[in-house]
Amino acid sequence: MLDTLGTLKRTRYCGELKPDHAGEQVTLMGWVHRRRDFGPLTFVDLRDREGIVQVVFDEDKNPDAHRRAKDLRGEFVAAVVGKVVMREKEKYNPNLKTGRVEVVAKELYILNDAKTPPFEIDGARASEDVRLKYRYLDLRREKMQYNIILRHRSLITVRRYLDEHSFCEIETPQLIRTTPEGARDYIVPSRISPGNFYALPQSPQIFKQLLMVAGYDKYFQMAHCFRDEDLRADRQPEFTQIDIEMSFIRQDDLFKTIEPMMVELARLIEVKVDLPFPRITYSEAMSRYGSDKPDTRYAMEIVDLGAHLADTDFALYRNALDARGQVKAITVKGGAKYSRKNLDELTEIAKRFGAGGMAWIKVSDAGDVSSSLAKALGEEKVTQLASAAACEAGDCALVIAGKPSVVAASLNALRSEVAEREGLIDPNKFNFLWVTDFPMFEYHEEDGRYYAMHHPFTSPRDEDMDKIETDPGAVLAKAYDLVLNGVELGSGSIRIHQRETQRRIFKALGLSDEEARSKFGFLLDALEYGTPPHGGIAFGFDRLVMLLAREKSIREVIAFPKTASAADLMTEAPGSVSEDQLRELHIRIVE
RNA sequence: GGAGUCGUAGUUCAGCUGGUUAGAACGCCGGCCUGUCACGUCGGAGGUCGCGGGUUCGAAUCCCGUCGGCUCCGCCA
Repeated sequence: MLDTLGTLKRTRYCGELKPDHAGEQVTLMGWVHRRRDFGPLTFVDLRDREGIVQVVFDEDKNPDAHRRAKDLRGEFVAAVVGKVVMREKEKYNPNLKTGRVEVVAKELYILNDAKTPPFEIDGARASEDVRLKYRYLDLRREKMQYNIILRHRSLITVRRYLDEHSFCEIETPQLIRTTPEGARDYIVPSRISPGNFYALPQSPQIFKQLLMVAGYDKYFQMAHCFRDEDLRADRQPEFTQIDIEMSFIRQDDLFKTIEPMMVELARLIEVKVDLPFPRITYSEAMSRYGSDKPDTRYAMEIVDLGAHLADTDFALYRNALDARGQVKAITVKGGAKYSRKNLDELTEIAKRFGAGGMAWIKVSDAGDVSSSLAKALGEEKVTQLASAAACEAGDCALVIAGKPSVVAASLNALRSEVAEREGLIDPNKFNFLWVTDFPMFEYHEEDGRYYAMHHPFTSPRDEDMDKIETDPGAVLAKAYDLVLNGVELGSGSIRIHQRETQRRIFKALGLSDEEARSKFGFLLDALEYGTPPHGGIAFGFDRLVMLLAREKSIREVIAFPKTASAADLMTEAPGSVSEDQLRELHIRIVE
């Protein structure tokens, strides 16, 4: 028989009880975490959002409650009325936040029973598909409760900070017009307008710019965004951005506004961050780290060996260099210990990023140089390269040759792999880094045209304006990313606010005036009605919380995430719809 | 779209180059136990070896296909 809530009222959370509460009569409500039955004496760990406390049922003191407690099973929902008492010192449980007290039960109400859960809450770890299918049980786990509540605290911190700095949160539509370029849109059929579709926003980009035109000056929004692209550990089809836009500002003003907000967020997990954040240009980041989002918690910077190989006749390197390619290396401190197997594994990683192979140069503790390049280059040259790569006694240099993009990607991958293996990553470091001066355009071989690297509303740098038509590949943009520990946290730019500049950029992207007008007419119109200079940024909120929670996947900080194939294992979305629904929407399924 | 990896009891896993009745731990059910806290102890139940096909006298094991989880490449203005 189950009890009703009746007039019972919770007075405390289980997890908040401590010696201060000794002597207090409390009413607790929660889930049965564990039961330990000693016949006349039964212990029940009762759990709620704040934690666990031990409840004692003693046959001698309260036989009715004790008898009732025999029926309790894991995850039953119970209300306990009882008295908080200090435990004797030798009975403290240091593993429990509430371990110095316990509750002696006077009354027990069983508010609901529960099936045996498919996995133990906070027991041995279940696999992710089981966790996702029973997400409501998974979310009961202490770790998940911490993550979800940390997410809430982060959200509140952002909102409060931005409010205190005169930002105004404004919601923008979720049903919008599809926009060309960028990610694949999720589309929504219109019932009222047969054959037409809305798109879900990839970001509120254009709306926030229009809000600047409208004079709102400092805007933000915790914006839900949708991108129909393949998933990753740090990518979900729907996610949350901290979307920000400001008028009458330069890049510097924006950086100064954002940095203290990040400091406050880091404070949530008691991590100190120094101001101002370091800055690096895109081109420097690419040459020193091979990445536009370098992890600066460890050094292991990339060294260019090209100058030392200028006169080489080793065909592999000769061809690479002649084809405007590169030969570059990183040096692993203490890497001379790497076995053939280790080096093979690293080679596999480099190959995954397009490298043809990987060469190595080892310097033994005694100073002897050995290398996979010894035959091809000769001992003297290899020694010279080792010294160029600062490869000293006990170290190993890893060398990659090829196109710049492949060399960068491979060495970047090797760099993070080695840092992981060698334990070079200090988990308490939170290294923020601004990456600036991104190229304006990216050339796509297959389409034979330029694309905007950031988006087509990004302003070129003033000094590059005259190259838009003559040398688009050399134009740098007022675009910037915020990187944290090798993760791209946010991306933004100063926007174009003059009609003529926007026209030139569209043209450089191969959009005729007519096409531009049909796709972005309202924006072009708006630019003619007094648009202030403005710029902004958007942060991946899920990634931010993931890093604060020290998780490896954003799924761990999203209450109901999707799998790698974009499915929800709990609700079984996506699912089919009825014929009637399809008919109303003027949609027919083919094949 | 591609690559890798995993799929065996409710859960986490073991099960070798094919060979009697597919195991362990935890969980679950029942008994005993007055200070446990991952309680202990005695007993018990529990399996479409993801699914489909093939090879074989014989398949959890080998082969092919397929579905699903995870990771990565492509993709993600």
